[in-house]
Amino acid sequence: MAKIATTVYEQIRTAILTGELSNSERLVEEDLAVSMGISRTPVREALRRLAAEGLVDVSPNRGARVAEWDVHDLREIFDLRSILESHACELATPRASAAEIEFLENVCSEMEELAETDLSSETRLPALAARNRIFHGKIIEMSNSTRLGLLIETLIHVPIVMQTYKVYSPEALQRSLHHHREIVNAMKAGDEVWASSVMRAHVLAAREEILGQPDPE
Amino acid sequence: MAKIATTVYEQIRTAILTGELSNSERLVEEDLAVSMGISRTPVREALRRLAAEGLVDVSPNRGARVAEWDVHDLREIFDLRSILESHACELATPRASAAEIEFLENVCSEMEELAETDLSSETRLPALAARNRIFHGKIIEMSNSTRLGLLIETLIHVPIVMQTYKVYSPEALQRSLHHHREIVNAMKAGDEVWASSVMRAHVLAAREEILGQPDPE
DNA sequence: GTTGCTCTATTTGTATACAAAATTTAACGT
DNA sequence: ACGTTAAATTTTGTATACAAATAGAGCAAC
Repeated sequence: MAKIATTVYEQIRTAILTGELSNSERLVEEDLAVSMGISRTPVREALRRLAAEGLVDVSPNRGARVAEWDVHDLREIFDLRSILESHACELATPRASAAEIEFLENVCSEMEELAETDLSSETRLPALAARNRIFHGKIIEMSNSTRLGLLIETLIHVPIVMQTYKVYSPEALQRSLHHHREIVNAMKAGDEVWASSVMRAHVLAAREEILGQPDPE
Repeated sequence: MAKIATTVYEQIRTAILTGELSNSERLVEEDLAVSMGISRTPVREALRRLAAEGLVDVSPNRGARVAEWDVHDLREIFDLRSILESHACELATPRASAAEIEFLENVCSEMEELAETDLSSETRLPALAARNRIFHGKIIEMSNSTRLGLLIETLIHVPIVMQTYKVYSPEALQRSLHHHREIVNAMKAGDEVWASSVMRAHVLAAREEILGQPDPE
């Protein structure tokens, strides 16, 4: 229970990511403070941190609102993720140890088992999403680039919001799992071009699954 | 003169970037506050903002220090910049208007003129650096991707520190200017692959010029 | 000389108080 | 009824006060 500011930050953050706080809703510092039984000071700090991550917008003297994203924003985010996560694959491949490969293979197996069972269950989807985050996070960690990890982390918040609402079609889920397997195979083969290409395709496929066809503009 | 926190933020930021605050120097909130004749509150906000941008490190209950970067960090940063700025080129090329192309060509011309004159002059180098930032910033703006711009912005801080110390060799400067011209030509030809490739080479060349040969690790 | 401990002084984290700005509400005139 | 202006309320920004945590000095033991 060390830092209140961090607790508040996490609370507001999950409230935004779960949709508990609706889009462009105003975040009044004192309201949040009294509802949590604390003072405005840590609330302010939490809001500034969330602003730095792009989850809230703050205007001078006008306070903070929950940030809102349109389809264009989400396209941008998936575009950048496809590039950065693909780069992470490229960096990770020549550094991958046997143990790390095995770890990734285990995650793949777990996800495949989960997919085989009843998908409509309420517990399966979060379990899959969690494994998915572990898989991607592990590769980013293996890339050994602190800043790359930080950049991706800031980008990843928003799609998580969607993850709650959008349910993958069975075909898309199968394709996604095959991608994971293929990525690990490519890394095992030491082929960073292959690995990074599959990762790029993997993220772009997810984009189309979630956002639909590209707008012609 | 509205927000003190913003003023403080900019002051500390430039103090770090100009090397006025040496590496890993401790930043005591009250010391900064009294030296600027204000209270700790806006100083705290400024430090947190700088922490979010990676210019200072903060530990819980232990305060903030100026962040320090080693060669490995700088390699990471140039790597990521090469990828992201190259992507900016790719996005910008099909959107480029005739007026924007002309603007970039003018910046090229100005830089070429500056390079022809006496380089040892104290005023030439900052003028070149400023034009360089305008050139790169314009392309990022033309990419029309808000988040891409934000990501690059956070990455760009640290190399600016180096820019002050490291002087380009005449050959490297010439190569850099040729790259700029080639990028504009590629964009004018509507060839985004060409444009993005040159940009990638451009940033990687700058990395080698500043950091020297890659460490074999 | 070095290591470990205790106590003090410094420094951060949070709460509260007040001033400046913005938003809302009310009043007024047309 | 409508729009404009002015007061009242709310809300943010900054300053100050106090509690909790850390760092450092001094001293003891080896």
